[in-house]
Amino acid sequence: MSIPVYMMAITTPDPMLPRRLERLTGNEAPNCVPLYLDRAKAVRGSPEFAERLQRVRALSDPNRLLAVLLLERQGELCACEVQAATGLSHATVSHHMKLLVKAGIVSEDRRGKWRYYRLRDRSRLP
Amino acid sequence: MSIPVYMMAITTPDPMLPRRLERLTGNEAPNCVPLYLDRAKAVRGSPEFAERLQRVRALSDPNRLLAVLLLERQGELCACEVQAATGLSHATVSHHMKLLVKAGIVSEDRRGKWRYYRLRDRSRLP
DNA sequence: ATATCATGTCGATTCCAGTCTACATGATGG
DNA sequence: CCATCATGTAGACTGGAATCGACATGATAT
Repeated sequence: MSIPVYMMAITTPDPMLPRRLERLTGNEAPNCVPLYLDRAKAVRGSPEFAERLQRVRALSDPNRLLAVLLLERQGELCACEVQAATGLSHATVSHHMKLLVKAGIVSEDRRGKWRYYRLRDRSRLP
Repeated sequence: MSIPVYMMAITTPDPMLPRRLERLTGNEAPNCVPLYLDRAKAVRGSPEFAERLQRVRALSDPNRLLAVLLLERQGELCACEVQAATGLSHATVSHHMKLLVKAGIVSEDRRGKWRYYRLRDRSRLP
């Protein structure tokens, strides 16, 4: 039940995987794993991947999603209004809004002592 | 610098927030915080909120997003192919695919020993 | 100028999600 | 029916994210 050396050229955490892929696809074991890895690398390395990941990650927190949906309904909110809606501390609200701005989901407008936030593109919300 | 009792009816972590909102909106302090909390509650409590949150959370992991984007390109992948692409253990792949299925992003098809996955609605990807 | 106000930043804490190993399950083939 | 295979499940570990209190910053008004 040992693995032939030629199959171990590409290191994977699961030494049985090349055999499974070989049985599934019919390709020779040493070839199939790199094939999938290369395709994955192309996707992972693309700038769109990083961008999309940053967007969905910014929306993946309940309080940030709430803020975004409220902005969708109300158009504009200042930081303290987001704080009132979420019930969080102002420090945490500041943290969340910074992430949303960085991800390009929300724009920031400083007027006087207040900071107002708006959705950048409400059509792109998932 | 003490807070009037009538302002403390609704508990917020930040005792200064009602005053800030009063100055911002002109409404009386005791009224404005509940206003925002009620709007937030309506959004938070809606079934769409839970659904959207589940979707974005399912997509917010780099390996799951990779799997989804590969499915978008290739149409169909079996579990071990996802494992080859991500470089994860098969246990972790199983965990990720279960989340994607639960969130309604991916469909599962059992054929023989293998489980094949497809995108449910590729137009809804953010 | 100085006090007050709204918000940003830092450090520490807590908690959850991703990950693996080891074992279990369900299907297939001899 | 038993061995093998692909995958699911349980438990433990760990890194990172969310959160808050405390202090810092920039704007406003007195």
